[in-house]
Amino acid sequence: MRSDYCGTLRAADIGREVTLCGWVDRRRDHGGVIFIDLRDRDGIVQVVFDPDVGEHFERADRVRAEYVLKVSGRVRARSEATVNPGMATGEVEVYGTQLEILSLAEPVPFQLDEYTAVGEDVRLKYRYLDLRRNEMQHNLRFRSRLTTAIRNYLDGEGFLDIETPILTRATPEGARDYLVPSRTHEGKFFALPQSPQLFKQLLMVSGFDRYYQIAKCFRDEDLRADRQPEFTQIDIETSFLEEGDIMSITEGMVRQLFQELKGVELGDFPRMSYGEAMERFGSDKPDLRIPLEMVEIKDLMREVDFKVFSGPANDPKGRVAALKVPGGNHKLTRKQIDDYGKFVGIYGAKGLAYIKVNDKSDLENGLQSPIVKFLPNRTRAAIVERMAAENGDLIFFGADKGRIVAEALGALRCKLGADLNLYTCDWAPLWVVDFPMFEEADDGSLTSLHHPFTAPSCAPEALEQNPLAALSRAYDMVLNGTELGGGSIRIHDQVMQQTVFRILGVDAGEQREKFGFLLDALKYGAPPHGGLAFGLDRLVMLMTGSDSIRDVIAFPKTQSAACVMTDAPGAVDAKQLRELNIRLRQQEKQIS
RNA sequence: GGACCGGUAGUUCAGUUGGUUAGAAUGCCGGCCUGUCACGCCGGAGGUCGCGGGUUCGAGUCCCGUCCGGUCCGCCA
Repeated sequence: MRSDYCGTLRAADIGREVTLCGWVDRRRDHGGVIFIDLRDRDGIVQVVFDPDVGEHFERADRVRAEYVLKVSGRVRARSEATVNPGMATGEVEVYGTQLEILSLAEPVPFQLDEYTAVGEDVRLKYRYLDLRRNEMQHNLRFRSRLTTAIRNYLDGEGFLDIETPILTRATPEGARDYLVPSRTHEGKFFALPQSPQLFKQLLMVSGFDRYYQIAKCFRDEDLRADRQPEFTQIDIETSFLEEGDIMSITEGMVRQLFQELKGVELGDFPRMSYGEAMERFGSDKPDLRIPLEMVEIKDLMREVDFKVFSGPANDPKGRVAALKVPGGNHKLTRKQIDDYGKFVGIYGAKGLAYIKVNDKSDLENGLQSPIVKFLPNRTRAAIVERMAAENGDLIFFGADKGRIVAEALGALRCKLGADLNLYTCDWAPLWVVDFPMFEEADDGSLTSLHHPFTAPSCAPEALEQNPLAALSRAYDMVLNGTELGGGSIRIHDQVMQQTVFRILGVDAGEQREKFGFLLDALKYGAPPHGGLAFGLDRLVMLMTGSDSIRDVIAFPKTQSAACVMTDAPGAVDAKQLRELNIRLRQQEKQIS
């Protein structure tokens, strides 16, 4: 007798005695003969009971969907008597001789079949039932195979899996921290790590020159479809390797994961500078599946008598760009174009000018547009030429601050790609490189584009002289318009690190208080090092074709960062708070 | 912090211009049938229309507030 707990039955098993445990998939009660589908790793095993086995029928007749059963019997082929050409489930069926109900089930609060789209709040409240559904079973099983493949690959490359603390200290920059009060240090707090960044750098100082960890990270910021307050990073750091080496190792990993788990050959990832990505696609994580590109037309608009265009065209920080939709003339209705106007408004664009190219040979009347009347014929001709426009094309325009044009037209490009299904391939990976070190905030202060431990590609003196011109040694891996991972060569020199802090406005006192341990470590022979961190959840989301990161996480939070199943976060006892020396606002009021 | 979409039976949804007893499918309960596989047939139960207020002779429907879920902007070094 063989026992298969939720095992998979194959034609080779025919004739064997088996015991199977699993859930009843759907209720079937057919009187003298019953049919029970047991949930199976790869589908459903059908169990047929002979009407003579009265005992089984008596009991099984009351079996409800989602009961847990143990069934013994002989695997048999579909005989003449059992053949049903339309039989959808198992390749083989089990002729059951014994049936035991291991666990009863009340009617479940929602249907677990694949025919009903159930609201996410209900699914999350009964997540343990939701996870029984095939889609979620598949996603989490895929995720497990993926992490195993990742570990195997990195282990094969000589990486060590080292754990870093979950209780650590707050960092001044970056995202909002999740804080944990300390009982033993009154008034002080741990922070949950936003990433193991500094610990992995310290491990490089320690001589573990190839580290990885599949690490939980925590950021108390607002959620999105691809952002959870706790998420998982594939965290990697190496010593003595340069950008190209690290990119090569990690690109090899992703390529192998796609080969092994999806049978997809990604090929060599192209590399593109940040500047080129922003110029051509208006994004630092361009979706290269979409063939549309932004075209710069600033120079054509300096002289026109149309302030919407000439203003940004003559502003050093302004930008005027166009996006051509081939054949868009008849693919898009007036209403859709209006909706796109509203859409770019989300990104701060004040409007969305467009030209329909009806007849490019007739510059007077062949261009249909609310704005064309502001453009002299030579400008019209220049636009048609630069855009390589053909009759039937639709051209969108963006004119504003450079950042707004990039974001608006960049987002429009992705939306057009999705709405018109313009994708030219299934997978489009690339590396984005040559990021600026810093960006300027509205108040004129500088912030790191990557993080403050990223090495610049210049010396400290040059960095200090013109920080905004400096490039960093950072690199992002992008897949289908999603940032899969980002990394950099780090600063391993104390002077450089202090220079970067100074440029960021972190004074010596704060440097010492927050990052003293890092600055100290850099004093004692820190090797050149760098690494990368992947968003595991996003990778699984993309590879499983899921719309949301929540569908690849067993127990995710809702958009308000709560858990509707456990009702977390929840209130705690006054005693617990007293031990932590915490007073709630309500209690403070009572006291004062 | 902001914009938008949604909340009606256990579940997924419909519900017209504000108008009599709020419907369908599925699930559930009872009965029949039994080689079915989203089984079939007959019958039944099942509703604080998210919550609070307002307008009205009358509100699921209109208005205000609020809570919850979702998408996005800001935010996410």
